[in-house]
Amino acid sequence: MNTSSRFTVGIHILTLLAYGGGEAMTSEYMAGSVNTNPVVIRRLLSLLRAARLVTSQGGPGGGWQLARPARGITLRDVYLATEGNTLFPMHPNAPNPRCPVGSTIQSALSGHFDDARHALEQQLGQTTIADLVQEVKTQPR
Amino acid sequence: MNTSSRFTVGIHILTLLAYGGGEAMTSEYMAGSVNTNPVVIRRLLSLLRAARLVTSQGGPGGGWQLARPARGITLRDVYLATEGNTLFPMHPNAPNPRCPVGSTIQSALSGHFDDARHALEQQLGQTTIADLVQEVKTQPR
DNA sequence: ATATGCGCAACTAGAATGGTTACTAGTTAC
DNA sequence: GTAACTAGTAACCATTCTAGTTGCGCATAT
Repeated sequence: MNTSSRFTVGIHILTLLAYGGGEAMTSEYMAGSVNTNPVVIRRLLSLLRAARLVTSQGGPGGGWQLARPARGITLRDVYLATEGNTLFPMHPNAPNPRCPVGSTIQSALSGHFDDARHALEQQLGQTTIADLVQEVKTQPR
Repeated sequence: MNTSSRFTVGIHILTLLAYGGGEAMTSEYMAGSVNTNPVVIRRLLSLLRAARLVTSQGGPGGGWQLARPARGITLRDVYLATEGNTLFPMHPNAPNPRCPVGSTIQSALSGHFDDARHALEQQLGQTTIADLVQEVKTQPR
């Protein structure tokens, strides 16, 4: 497996929060839906909070809420919050600077990589968490 | 480290082969440009060969060649050969089937993930190895 | 006060990646 | 035929990442 499941699970819990209708939801409850440990969920939620997608509140009755309406959160937002800019890692060691290709390939690639990343994010920006709530509600169990 | 550099290094060595003009090139030479071990390069080349992008030949004067003109090899081809379908891994454990969201989120996501993957590959398909050779040749050292 | 729920550090197991050595087998040149 | 060369591949190692788990501190609502 190449990348992490953070993106997928992040979408899952944001959809849960939106599906819940605005009530604060605990990490323990979400862990029950994702089928994992609450600490794993809290680690992921802290990334989403850093991206201003959710807020947290301690104490009884506390938990997590969306920071803005589900209609205003896209998969692009979730992707950037959970995966950042790790799509196309460069060489593990610097290429040979005395080789015509090695000395220039990375700068030649960076523009094309930016274009590809942009195309991906543009498409992810077309889908909102509200769309997913709708799909979940209309989908046959 | 999150993902692999196979895609980037794969583009590098295909560009090297195209830059070389058609002569057979050894994995040892390529390793010198990438600044790594020849076995690492051969492992990567075996993936590219499985995708019919290169051919190999043993013995003195042997080495590796492009299987078709650089103009006909796109970054999409290299991406699929080196990374396959690992862009959006699903949950590590199956979500809770008794939760309305958990039971449906994966099938709801698959269509959107396909769309995003397609947008990425479509953009990668716009650039050929021949384009990169041209950029490398015209770029200032 | 007490129970609740987040915050976070620490540790573990498993997998992937990249690097390295060593050996086999086939091909070319002489 | 022999020697040199190159790919093919298995085995092993160190590093890093992911996910899971335990434990404890802290804030808050009742």
